[in-house]
Amino acid sequence: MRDFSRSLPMSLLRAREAVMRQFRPSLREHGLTEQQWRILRALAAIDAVEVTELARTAFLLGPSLSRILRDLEARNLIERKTAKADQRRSMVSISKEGVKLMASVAPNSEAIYAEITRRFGARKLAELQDMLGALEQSLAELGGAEEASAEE
Amino acid sequence: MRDFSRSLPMSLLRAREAVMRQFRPSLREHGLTEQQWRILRALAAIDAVEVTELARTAFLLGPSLSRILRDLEARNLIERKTAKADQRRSMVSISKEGVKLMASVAPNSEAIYAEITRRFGARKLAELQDMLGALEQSLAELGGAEEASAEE
DNA sequence: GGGAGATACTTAACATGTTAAGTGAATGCG
DNA sequence: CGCATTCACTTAACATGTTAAGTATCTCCC
Repeated sequence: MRDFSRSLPMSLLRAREAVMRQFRPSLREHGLTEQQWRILRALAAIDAVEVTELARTAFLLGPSLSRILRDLEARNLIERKTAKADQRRSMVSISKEGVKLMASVAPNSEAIYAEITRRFGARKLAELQDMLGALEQSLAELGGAEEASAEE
Repeated sequence: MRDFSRSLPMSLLRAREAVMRQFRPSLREHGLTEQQWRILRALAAIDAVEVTELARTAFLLGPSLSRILRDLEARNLIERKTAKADQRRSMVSISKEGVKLMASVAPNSEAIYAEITRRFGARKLAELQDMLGALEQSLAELGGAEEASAEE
C-alpha cells in the first residue's frame, strides 16, 4: 500500500495546518477561534444572510454554525432577526462590536498573510490556489457517496 | 479586506474536504473514522512504535491519539505494551484483527484514490503534492508563534 | 542517592466535525 | 381546506482538535 504520509489527504492536512499555525495565536489573543473568525469575515462583506447561506460561505456544517452563532450572539458580536416573509429563516448580521473586533484583528492577520505570501512566493501561491480549485472541480461531479449505491 | 473565500486556508480546507468526502463513506461502512484509519495505516507499515512517534506519523495531537488508541485497543484492532527499558513509553502495534480489517478496506480505498488520480491527472497530482510540500517547508522555520513575542 | 527538572504519556475542559433526529413553519396537492 | 411533504434550522450524541494540567517515570547533576 502507498506510503500514507504522501497521500493527498495528508499533504493537504499538513499544508493547511502549517498555514493555520501562523494565524491561530493572533486570533487566540482576541478570543476568537478559526471558525468564529471565518464567520465574522463572511458577515463583514454583506449586510445580512440566512444561516444556510452563511454555512455555505463559511464552509461550516449547520450544527457547528448553529452553536457558534449562539455563542457569538451571546458575546454581542452578531445580531439575528427572523425574516418577515418566512418565519423559518433567520437573518444574521455582524454587530457594531463585531466590526470593531474585526478591525482590531485584521491588520495582524493581513500581515501574517503577507508574510506567508512573501515566503512562498505570490506567483506560486496563485498557482497553488488554481490547482486546489481544479481539484475541487474534478471531484465535484463525483459527489459524496450518497449515490454510490442504493442502500439506506 | 481580501475575499476570504479565496484565502489559502479556505482553499486548502475545501480541497481537502472534497477529497475526504470520497473516502468517508467507505471507511464508515467499516466502522472507521478518518483518524482511526490513519493510525491503522501508520501501524501497518511497521512492527511497533511509541505513541509520540505515532502521533507524529499520523499527524495527530497527543490527546486525540490517546483517546483513539484507547478505543482501538478496546476493539482489539491494536495492541499495547510498555517498553522494557523505559516504563513511560508504550509500544503500539496493529493486531491480527487490525490487519484483517485493513485488508477489507484497502481495496476500496485504493480504488477511490485511483479514481481521484484519474480525474485530476497523475502529473498534476504530483505537482500539487510538490507545491504543498514546498509550502510546508516555507512555513517550517517560521514556526508557530511561541517565538513571536516574549509573552507567556 | 536524592531531589529538581525533563519526558511520555493521560485526563480534563471546551470548541468543532459529523451524522441523525427533532421542531416549527411553509408548500403543494388532493 | 387539510394534511403529508419539504424546508430551515436546532438539538443531541459521539468523535476529534486544541490547550492546559496532571501523573508516573526517568535523567542528571550535586
